[in-house]
Amino acid sequence: MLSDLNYKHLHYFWAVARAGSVTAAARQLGMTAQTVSGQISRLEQHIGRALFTQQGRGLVLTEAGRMALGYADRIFQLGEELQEMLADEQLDHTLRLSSGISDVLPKSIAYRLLQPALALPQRVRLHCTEGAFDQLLHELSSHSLDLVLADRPAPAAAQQTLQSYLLARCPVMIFATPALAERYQSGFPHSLQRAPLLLPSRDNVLRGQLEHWLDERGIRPDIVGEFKDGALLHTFGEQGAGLFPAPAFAASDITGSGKLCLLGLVEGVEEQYYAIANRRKLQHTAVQAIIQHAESE
Amino acid sequence: MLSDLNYKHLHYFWAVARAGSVTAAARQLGMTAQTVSGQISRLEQHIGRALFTQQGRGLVLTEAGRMALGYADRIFQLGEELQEMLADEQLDHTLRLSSGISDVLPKSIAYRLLQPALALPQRVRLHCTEGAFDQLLHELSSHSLDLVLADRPAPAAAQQTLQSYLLARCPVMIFATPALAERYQSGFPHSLQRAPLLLPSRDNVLRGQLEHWLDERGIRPDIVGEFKDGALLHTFGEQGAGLFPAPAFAASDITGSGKLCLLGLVEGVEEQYYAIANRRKLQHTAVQAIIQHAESE
DNA sequence: ATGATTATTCGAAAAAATCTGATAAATATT
DNA sequence: AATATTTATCAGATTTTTTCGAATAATCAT
Repeated sequence: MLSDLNYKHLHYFWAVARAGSVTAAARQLGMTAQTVSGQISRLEQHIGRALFTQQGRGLVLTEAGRMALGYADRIFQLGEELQEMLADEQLDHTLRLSSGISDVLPKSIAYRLLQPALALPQRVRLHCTEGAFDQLLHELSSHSLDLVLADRPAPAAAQQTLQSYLLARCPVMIFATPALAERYQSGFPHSLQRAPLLLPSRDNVLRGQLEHWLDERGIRPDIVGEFKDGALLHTFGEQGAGLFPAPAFAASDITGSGKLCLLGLVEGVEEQYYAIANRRKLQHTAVQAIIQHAESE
Repeated sequence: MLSDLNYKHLHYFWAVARAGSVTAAARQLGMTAQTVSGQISRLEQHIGRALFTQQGRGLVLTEAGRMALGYADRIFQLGEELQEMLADEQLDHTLRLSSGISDVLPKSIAYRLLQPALALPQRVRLHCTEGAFDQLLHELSSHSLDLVLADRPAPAAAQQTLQSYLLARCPVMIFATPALAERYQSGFPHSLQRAPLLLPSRDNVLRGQLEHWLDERGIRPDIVGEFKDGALLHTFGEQGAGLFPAPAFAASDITGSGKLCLLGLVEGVEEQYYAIANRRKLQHTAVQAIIQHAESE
């Protein structure tokens, strides 16, 4: 890494660029012009290029200075926001956890996975966003999210900054209404030949695994629907549109009402649930709780 | 404004939060743990709230600390980008001007307005983006643009940070193909009653002015087309789709080829061209040139 | 219990920032 | 044209901040 930038110097540079002159900036800062001028010289010396050039008895930004000004603007705007945020009372009372939930994730699972955070002794306020995997990862990187729940780990390219934790894995089973179940029950899984089947959409990792499982056994079902949203898939299944896969977790919920029956296990296929967070040593307390709870199981 | 944040302290805080402990951070920074610990205490004292709490023999972030960490991440990431940018050779050679051009602005006018920047003694590299007015203003605020050209000034709400300069004003005239001109020439402007007319779309300020001009005179033309893009409007006009308004600037270009004739002046209506930039004393050299050139006319 | 690890406190030393006084260049004023 | 004012900068003394060394208290592993 480069030797560190002196933000105090940068702040003076910023003030001068905004005020239009060393004198004016010094007046605003409550300092002498000599000091400000000197400190900026130090900055220029440190970075090895001029930020201002003298023109007449005033200063003009160099190209480097102009670019630097853009960065300085953003940096000190963030600094001011930070101070405002810190000045806000009623901050330390509740712990905030901003989590993003991948839209391919079953909602009931999301609740289970987040549960350990809510069980903490402190008051926790949960902020949930739903969205596409890539978009959520982006928000994670820009630090507007603390945690992302998804059905896959972060891509290898992001391993430098993001860390993925396998929270849970769950066998997958096929369910159906009693009418359909009766017809396709015997001889499972080969009975699925030409059976009406509902599948998750292609951006769901489970989709690939299921197709592979079917291929391996030479089963060619009649795919009557693809669903991005697991809840929607479930609803269609409940109406008898077709057989459908669901994580074993949900088995009791699904068969409990009596409207749906279990056909069988999709052997060798399991759904996986990951938590993805920024890679750092000191994790968010709530994130820690979620990961540790998963490890202990 | 609040008393200033010490970015050196914040940097230590950031290092500790990332490294996971004072000791580890100190080692990475090449300093003693005492120093780092002490400087962070100063920061906490300054902002008046704890960022870490001791847990066991380690540290845990408080809620305030967690929020601060998010800001620190962004701040120091920008700082590193700034340093990388400054380390880049071949920077001072050419002056970059990133300008956004509102999509309702005639392209030929945009060139005229930017011309003074290209006439500078320095080498200038122009980066042009086209887009909706609001979007461009947003990019201006986030400092990814130096300048926006539009047909209106920045809204009053943004007057604090943005400054608008009237670059030019230009009377508006009505043009048409010879065939149409012959028919609607005499008795202008009242001859426009039920005449086929091409107009700019509603997000163009000129549109409102033209309608007002027509209303005032009780003229109800037959509006055969609305165009967001001025060039497209011009092309349709050239093909004889209808009479069309254009800035007087372009009069000689338009009538020069002989394919189009001037019908008359739209009295009291003029198109205005504004440059909008971030409000600061030390402007971009190229922006200065553009504004000064306009003032001198 | 003992030894190792971690954060913190205190005072001295080192480094950095700031001020006072003075100089040079450019512009404005007379 | 001569003079005064404004602007940036230089040099040295002074103040403030940062840093380190030594010592202490708390926690964890063995």
